[in-house]
Amino acid sequence: MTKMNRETVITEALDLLDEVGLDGVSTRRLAKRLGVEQPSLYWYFRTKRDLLAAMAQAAMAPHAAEPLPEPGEDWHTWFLENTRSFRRTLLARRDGARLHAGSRPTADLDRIRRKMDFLVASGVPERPAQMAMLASGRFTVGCVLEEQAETGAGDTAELPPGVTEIDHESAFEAGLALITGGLARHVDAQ
Amino acid sequence: MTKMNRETVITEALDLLDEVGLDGVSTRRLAKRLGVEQPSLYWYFRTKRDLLAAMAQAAMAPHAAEPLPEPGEDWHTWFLENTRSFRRTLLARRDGARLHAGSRPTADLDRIRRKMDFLVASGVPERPAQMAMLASGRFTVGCVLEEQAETGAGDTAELPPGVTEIDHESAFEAGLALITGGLARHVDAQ
DNA sequence: AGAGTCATCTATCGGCGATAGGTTGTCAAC
DNA sequence: GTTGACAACCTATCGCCGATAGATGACTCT
Repeated sequence: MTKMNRETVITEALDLLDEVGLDGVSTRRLAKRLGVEQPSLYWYFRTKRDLLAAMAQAAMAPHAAEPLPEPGEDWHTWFLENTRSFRRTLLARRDGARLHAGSRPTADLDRIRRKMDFLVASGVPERPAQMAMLASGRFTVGCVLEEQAETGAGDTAELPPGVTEIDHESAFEAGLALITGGLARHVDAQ
Repeated sequence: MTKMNRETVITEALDLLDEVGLDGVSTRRLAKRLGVEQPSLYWYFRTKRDLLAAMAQAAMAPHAAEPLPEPGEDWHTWFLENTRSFRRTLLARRDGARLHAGSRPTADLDRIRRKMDFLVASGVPERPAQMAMLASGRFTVGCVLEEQAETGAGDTAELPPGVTEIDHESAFEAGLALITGGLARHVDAQ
């Protein structure tokens, strides 16, 4: 580790996150991993919050790198796939949802604008489209937050008889289907 | 503060939460507020996590005290009102959503069962009903998490032109309408 | 009076985020 | 080739945190 820069710190921090979880990520542990003393990190980040924000943004890279929708595409399948990509990206990192939810937006507004434009061009009214994008995002964060929540020790949570266990994947898919179904109402009504 | 018990600790802890936020709630501050030394709290709670879990459960009391749906009620309006009650309860406490999301379930399974039975009796198929309950809950947590997120210092987040600011209330209502709308599809199709 | 327990205390541990200020290496200007 | 500036670290330390160990006083039961 001869060289160190903002980027390598973030990369190593994300690897540390995967190993020890969000609560385990401390500036000291990260420094040790980088072969450096703890205060040195403050050369690159003003506060730990800033570091976490940078980590959150970097963790979102896979989703941000996804291609924007093409004009001819079916908005319905695109919307589903876009939300799934968001979920996959959150799931890719340990405590990914908490990391994401705990940091300020840093939203790429231009990308969002382009996605909105695509939906509108596909016949979805502007406001419902906007609301559905917001809703699916928040629903997804809620889902992954639950999915990644630590089950403290022996916690298999006895289910009552007659309530079948629901796996996270299908719960997400079902909820997403409800939202897109609700959105389709607006577009079917022209 | 002559007497102290688990209940008064929780009550005072929730008041402290409202004053200083979740990150500001420390066992020392809480102890000072109770006129007691910090380690004394460990007589009532094995860990701070346990304390937070008890706080989360207590904070949910208003929603848990809401009457169960009556057999004749309209499922649609009940579903909306139930989700709104959940949101209101999360919003009632500072960082209510983070507190809720950060603690293990403690769900009253009997109450959930009764709500499910009501929906099924109203003509909603079991599985969509189950999924909609889950989805609306997670969507709501996601919404309130965002709504209660601290806007660090000067953070008015410049909006791009043409994108009208969306207030939290109507974003929530619109998303909820999408979910219930999607659910209604299943019931209209008998 | 003595034993036992409840509820609280004092003292202390290791770990945390953050700050102040010193040290070293590199490189350009003179 | 010395000088000075700046970048990129360092050491030392602060005040706070959650948690544990073990002592202490009050109250009750026998």
